[in-house]
Amino acid sequence: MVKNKELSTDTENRILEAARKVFIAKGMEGARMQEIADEAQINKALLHYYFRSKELLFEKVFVGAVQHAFPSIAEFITADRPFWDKIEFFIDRYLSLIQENPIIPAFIMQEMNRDPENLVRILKRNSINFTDIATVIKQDIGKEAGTLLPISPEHFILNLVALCVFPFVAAPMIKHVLFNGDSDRYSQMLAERKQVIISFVRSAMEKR
Amino acid sequence: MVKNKELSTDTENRILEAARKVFIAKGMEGARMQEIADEAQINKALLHYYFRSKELLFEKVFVGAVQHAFPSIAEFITADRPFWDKIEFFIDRYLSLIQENPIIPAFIMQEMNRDPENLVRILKRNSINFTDIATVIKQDIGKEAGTLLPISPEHFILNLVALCVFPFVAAPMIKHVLFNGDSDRYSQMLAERKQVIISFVRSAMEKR
DNA sequence: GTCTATATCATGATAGAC
DNA sequence: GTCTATCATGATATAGAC
Repeated sequence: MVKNKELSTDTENRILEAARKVFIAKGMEGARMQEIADEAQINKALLHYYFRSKELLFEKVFVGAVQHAFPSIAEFITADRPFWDKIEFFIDRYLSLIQENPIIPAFIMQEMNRDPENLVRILKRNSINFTDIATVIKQDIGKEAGTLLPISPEHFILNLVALCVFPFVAAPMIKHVLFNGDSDRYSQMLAERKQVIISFVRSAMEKR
Repeated sequence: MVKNKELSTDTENRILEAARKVFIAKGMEGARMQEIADEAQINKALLHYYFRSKELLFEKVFVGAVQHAFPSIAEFITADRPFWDKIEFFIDRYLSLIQENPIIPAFIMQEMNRDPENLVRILKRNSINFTDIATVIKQDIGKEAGTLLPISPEHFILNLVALCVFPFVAAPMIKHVLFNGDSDRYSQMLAERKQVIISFVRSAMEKR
């Protein structure tokens, strides 16, 4: 029997928030259970009481991050609008989304490369699948073939996502190489990014 | 006095090669000194004899990886050729380079995000600086302003590198999402990538 | 230079009292 | 449910013989 349900779910949430914070900042290997416990203001042992192991706790956080990174995609594919409207909508929503949590892409990328099999396992176990999305975009591109320069749907999707995501996952290098460590100029660049990508992609794809 | 110089430099190189292999595969935190020693077919203690600590050994490997990731850039900027020749040359050389060591970008990205201050420290300590390159490209773009659509040099460089690098750093996700785990189709996509990027960027930038 | 053996420390995890 | 105390393990690093 649960003694104090309200308090315990509260504790559970505090742990999850703390874990999210620490895991996203330091990754699975870098994160310490002690630090998560401190952040949640509880004892280390409680972590194992609520979540059996570090790995299980991590999975909860990781799945949350992945799901958070792709919520607007559903809207995107189901929308019944002209092709370019959908693309611009995607770029707009997707960049806004990343900007709210700029380190999540790097987090996902880090863990994805650290243990690729585990990534696939987690995605499957949690029914996270984007193949449908790719298929829909493929169909859309097929329909628009007359007005677009020839490009395979896979390359198109790749280009789109690369242009959106890369400035965030490579942030430290970009700041140093391109802006000589000036964070303000980096931020300004990010602010311009939305319009730049839209113009760039449209121009790249339009038949002349 | 060194007893056997030839043998010891040989050992040193074996260690470096082994460390490179393990560090790049598992990252700084995931790598184990034991595994590096095994891979080099020597004892753990010898690692500390040649390189004082794990951190110093890692730095050697990391700097090597960064330098390896940007060798053709010098040729690129000093080349005295038409703008588009240089761009195409860059894309061609850069993609070939990555393809020879496909996991290096992910490695650099992982460590860059794990410890950004350390990245900057290492880059500075080893005089790795690309600001000049950015400057040269900026000048080039400025000269060609008449024939190109307006875009800031920073965004242009970012787009170029993003399109080249992203398919490699996000490889596991791409394989799963876009190709449903089919490695052959992923490889085929990479093979087409060079031409796709060249066409895409040219089309995006050309004034009509 | 290279090895074996060991020190030292930090971590994830558990036992058991309350 | 929550805590303190402790275990078990595995890691980096060092001492010291050869």
